[in-house]
Amino acid sequence: MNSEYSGAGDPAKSLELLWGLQSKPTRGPKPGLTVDQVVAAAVRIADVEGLAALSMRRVADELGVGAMTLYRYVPGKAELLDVMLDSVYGEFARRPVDGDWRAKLEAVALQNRELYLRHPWLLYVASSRPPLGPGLMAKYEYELEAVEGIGLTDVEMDAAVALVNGYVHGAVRSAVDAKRVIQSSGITDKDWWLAHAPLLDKIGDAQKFPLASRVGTAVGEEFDAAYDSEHGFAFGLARVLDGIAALLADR
Amino acid sequence: MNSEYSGAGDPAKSLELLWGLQSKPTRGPKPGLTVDQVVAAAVRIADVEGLAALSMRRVADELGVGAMTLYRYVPGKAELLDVMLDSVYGEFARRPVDGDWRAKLEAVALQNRELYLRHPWLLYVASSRPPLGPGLMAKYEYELEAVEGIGLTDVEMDAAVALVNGYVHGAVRSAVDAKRVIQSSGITDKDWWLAHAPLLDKIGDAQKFPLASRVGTAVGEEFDAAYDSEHGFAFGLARVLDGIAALLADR
DNA sequence: CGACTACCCCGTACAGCGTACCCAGTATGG
DNA sequence: CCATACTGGGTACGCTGTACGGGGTAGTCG
Repeated sequence: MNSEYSGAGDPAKSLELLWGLQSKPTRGPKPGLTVDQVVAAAVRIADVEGLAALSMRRVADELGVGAMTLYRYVPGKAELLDVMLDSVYGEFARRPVDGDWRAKLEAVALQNRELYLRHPWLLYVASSRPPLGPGLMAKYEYELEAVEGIGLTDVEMDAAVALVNGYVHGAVRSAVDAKRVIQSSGITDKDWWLAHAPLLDKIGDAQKFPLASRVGTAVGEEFDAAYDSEHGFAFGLARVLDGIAALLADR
Repeated sequence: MNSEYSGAGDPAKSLELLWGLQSKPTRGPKPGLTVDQVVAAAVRIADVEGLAALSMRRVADELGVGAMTLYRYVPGKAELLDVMLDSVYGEFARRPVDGDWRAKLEAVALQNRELYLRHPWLLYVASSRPPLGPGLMAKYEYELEAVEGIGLTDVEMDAAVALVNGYVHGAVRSAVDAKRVIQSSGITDKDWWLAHAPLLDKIGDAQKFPLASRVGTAVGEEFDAAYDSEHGFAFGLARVLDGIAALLADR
């Protein structure tokens, strides 16, 4: 339930790691590990046990080495996170899409969603000025292709992609958070709402906040039904894409 | 640069705190503090020194008491965060707006932005299933008023408000992160880009990722210019509102 | 009025974190 | 052959949230 920084490390060091620019040593014992092994172990832990469980000691245990050994491969935890980020960005599908910009942006959104669902910890790390590694660059390139040549300026292209990505981030995060709270507490949204309804009633909730009560109840019931969250996701995405379409129509 | 959980505490205890339902003791010495004082001190620290500096010991120091004393007023840090959240939600302006739904939603967006800028740590705490305190309820009620009676279902009303709030959250977070990175590192976006350009060139960046290079450069230059970020914020918000307008036009 | 007891404050302690520092062991270049 | 550059990792420091328990205080009851 915790979150972390990114870009907190020394960016130059992160870049060196990302592009594999470490000068290879010739003297001394051969390293028993590689940066990739360290990053892969860290990603595995974050995937399975969550960001909160990701500690240097935990990663070291996973690899069967002492905690301090990791610092031979990575300058610190911040840089490790940077490299983890770029590593999973590299998994981004980049499926080719036949169709107009809208179909392509939809594909971008869905593939971002897949990525977040496969690595939920990404939701709690993403930050501005991310590490410009090969994974992120390839992803960004693919995303920009969706809106290239449709009449947007360069800055607008970036803004459009950021808008879609921002929406996906927020939507998936809400969904993942909700599921996580249910799993960790064993209390569904409906139970939770029902449990606190009397308390909120006593306070005079429905009188003071009629809209909030009405809409809140409706949303609670909807979500608790066998309603697939696919629908809610698509609704928001359609609004975002409609907004971009409106901009294009004005030109 | 760090982030935290919310809703991690016992929700029932948080609710009691939020609505001031603690049974008042009659016996024993009078408490030297109040929950409000504790929360206010915590908010002050988070505002000035950031979330990372917010520790129980730090709050206790601020109030001139021992660290464990806080646990007389608040069950733990998680619940303290819940109450801090609701406390600042209570500051939400709720300015009355004459005009259509669009003007009202714009006001919602701007006031949310103000709130985030006044309490940037909010950006790193917000989560699903937030504490249903008086502050949040009033804010939610105000936000829903913007889209009441314009032909949306209850669930769509919630989705529309969430869409706008999600956009603001993402946009402000990006801006705040960017500013923070510049302040903490003393490196502007342009400097950073320029410093790494040779490295990226050497890798064959521009050849492999032509769009990313072109657009990235354009965005970097734009942001570094005396370009006010107001413009970028308004652009994205306009797209979101256009998206909602398109939905209404279909009805 | 004394005794009881609920309540306040908080010192100590523990497990966990990131990581600075340092030393032992090893393989290679000169 | 040996100086040197490197790897592995033990120990330790300062930080975190908070469980536990003890000492002092004030209101209530026999």
